[in-house]
Amino acid sequence: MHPKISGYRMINITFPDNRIKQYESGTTGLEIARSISEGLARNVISVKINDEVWDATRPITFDARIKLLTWEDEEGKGTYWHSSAHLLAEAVELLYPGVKFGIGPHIESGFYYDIDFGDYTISSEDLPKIENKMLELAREKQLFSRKEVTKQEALEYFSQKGDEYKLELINDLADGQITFYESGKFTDLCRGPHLADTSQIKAVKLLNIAGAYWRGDEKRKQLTRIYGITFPKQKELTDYLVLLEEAKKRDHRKLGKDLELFFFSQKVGMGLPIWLPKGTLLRERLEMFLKRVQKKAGYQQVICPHIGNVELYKTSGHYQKYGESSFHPITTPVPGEEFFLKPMNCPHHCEVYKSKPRSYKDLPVRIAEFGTVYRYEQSGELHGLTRVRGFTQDDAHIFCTPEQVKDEFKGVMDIVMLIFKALDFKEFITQISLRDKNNKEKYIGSDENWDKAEKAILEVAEERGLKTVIEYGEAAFYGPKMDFMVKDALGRKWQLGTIQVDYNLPDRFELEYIGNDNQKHRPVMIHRAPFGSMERFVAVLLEHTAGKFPLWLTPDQAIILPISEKYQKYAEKVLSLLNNSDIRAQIDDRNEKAGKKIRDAELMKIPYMLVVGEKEEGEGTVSVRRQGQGDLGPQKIDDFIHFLNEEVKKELGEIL
RNA sequence: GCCGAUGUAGCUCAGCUGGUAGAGCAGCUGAUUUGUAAUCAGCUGGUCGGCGGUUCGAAUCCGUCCAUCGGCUCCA
Repeated sequence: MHPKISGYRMINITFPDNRIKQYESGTTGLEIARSISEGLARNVISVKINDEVWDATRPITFDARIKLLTWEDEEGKGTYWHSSAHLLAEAVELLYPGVKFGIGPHIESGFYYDIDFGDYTISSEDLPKIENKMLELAREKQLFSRKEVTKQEALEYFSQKGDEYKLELINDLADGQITFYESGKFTDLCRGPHLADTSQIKAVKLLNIAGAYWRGDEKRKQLTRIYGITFPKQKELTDYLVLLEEAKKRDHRKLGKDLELFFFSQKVGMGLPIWLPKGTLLRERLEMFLKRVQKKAGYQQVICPHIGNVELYKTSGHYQKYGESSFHPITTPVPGEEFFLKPMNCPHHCEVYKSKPRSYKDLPVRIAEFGTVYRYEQSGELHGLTRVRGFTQDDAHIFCTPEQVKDEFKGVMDIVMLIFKALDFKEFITQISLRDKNNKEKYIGSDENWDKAEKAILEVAEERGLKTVIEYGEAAFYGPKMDFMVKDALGRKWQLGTIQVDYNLPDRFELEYIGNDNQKHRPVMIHRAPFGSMERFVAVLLEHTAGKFPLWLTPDQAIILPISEKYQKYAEKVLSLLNNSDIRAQIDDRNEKAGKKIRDAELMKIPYMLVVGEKEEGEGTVSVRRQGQGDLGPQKIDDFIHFLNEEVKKELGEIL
């Protein structure tokens, strides 16, 4: 630290451990880091001043709390990757003069930049060239320098450059809060912060190239988005790429094929999954599990047809909103008669509710169905089992009094949590989706009802102490909702469970119950699907478990491996004993050596392999091998049955 | 739907700048009767995604359509 010179104002800097140190006004975060240690100064990326992230080189002129951010901090990584996006832009501008730039933010892993390449055509083959340029520029140790500019200056700069995207962004900003960042020959409109210089960027990988609409609006021009990631060490990049490869091995589309769970047929149609025998076994067990839970919770199962008359959807309001962009209606020999493949189960369930008069004493009425629905998703949207055109919702609709809404909502949340626990989903995001308050015409139903519904959800989340993310404008058109999202192997977020409060459909269907005042009242409806859909749930479950399902769920719990044909009879005896005890097993009776059978069973991820040969037949035992763990030694058949049933109980014991 | 890439046997993949298709696994047949992650041999199997075009000649070049993959947009 500089010696104190009279006339310099001192400022108090508070560190995360609440220690306070004095520095001269105008000291930078980097200098503060250096005052602690040279090593820290080398690693500091940016600094958090109070609640704002700053450049490490920006002078601090007031008392503040400080946190020095490094690669270990999420915000530090953010700064690092955002600076990398600038480096990408600079490289691109040098290689392709005259290109125009959209935005270039950091993301969870890495960064991207949206670029209008004009007349250049760019493909993934061009990426290595850009990577090399980036590395070359990084080594030049270019300083990132921050400059405050007036709106006028900003507009002039980008008018001259001819970048209409930046001009549009600047026009949305207020004068007095516009900053430019300059690195090398590249100047960008940017709030910052940035690295001190580019030399900290040591390893660069541009991952892929994609189209992205300017400002996310499909009516506007599509820019070219380049995704990339950078690291301070080459080793970290290598590790990251290995991790990506590993993640791909968990892809549910690959595992679904390998484990013979499901497949798609071009002849049947895109986005229409076909469940194979093993996948069906798995799915049926999931359904049985939820049916048991729901029976306990007072649900009643129903079964409805797969099509519904157009009048049903006119009543529900879905026809007006989705009629055109959906599967087209099914016509009949009767002129004017139209049916729709059902895109959701709620209208049918409203009719179930209406099938007889309801008393307040009957409520809540909980109507459940594993309902298969069909939606015409855009072709580019389809993705394995996670986004399909035909799928089965573990749907239910709860009809209750307004007073019961909160309790019912809580009851549903308990079921979701139970499922997540049974299947070991520890990391999930709970999102509350509310209305976009500035764009209310997107939604149907009264303001008053919306406010009531939104309030109920927020209160329940609060009472349950659930950590939530609130998203405005993400609500369904008929009501607010709470969704549970889980990430797949590659970090993409998928919505699984959903709970939606709906004050609108009961109105449209004129649903009623007789209250204790002998008057007619309108029930409230709660839509809910704890799995979301069987397809998506199984997809995410596959990626979480890498195909090693819990014992209670897995299609085959055991496989019997006779050493040779001589022991076929004995194998069959073992199988029938297992089957009698409700253990799902099969025999590998191929003319193969034991090693081969074991290898194949390991690859099919069957939890228990039971080797039987001369010794086992003589002693009435099986030699047990656990998938992924190896030989556990011989056990009496009855002991193994008992052991396996106990294992299943351990998994489900507390839950059921 | 949009941008970009890909499409060879059931699966995983090879096939240089155009000369008429190949491996491993799987399957079938036979031999072997096997002890904790691949027994050996033989055989079958492909209008090289579909359709057009250029060419003496196309898996290879061009166009178009379809499907898949990575994103964008969308997701009742």
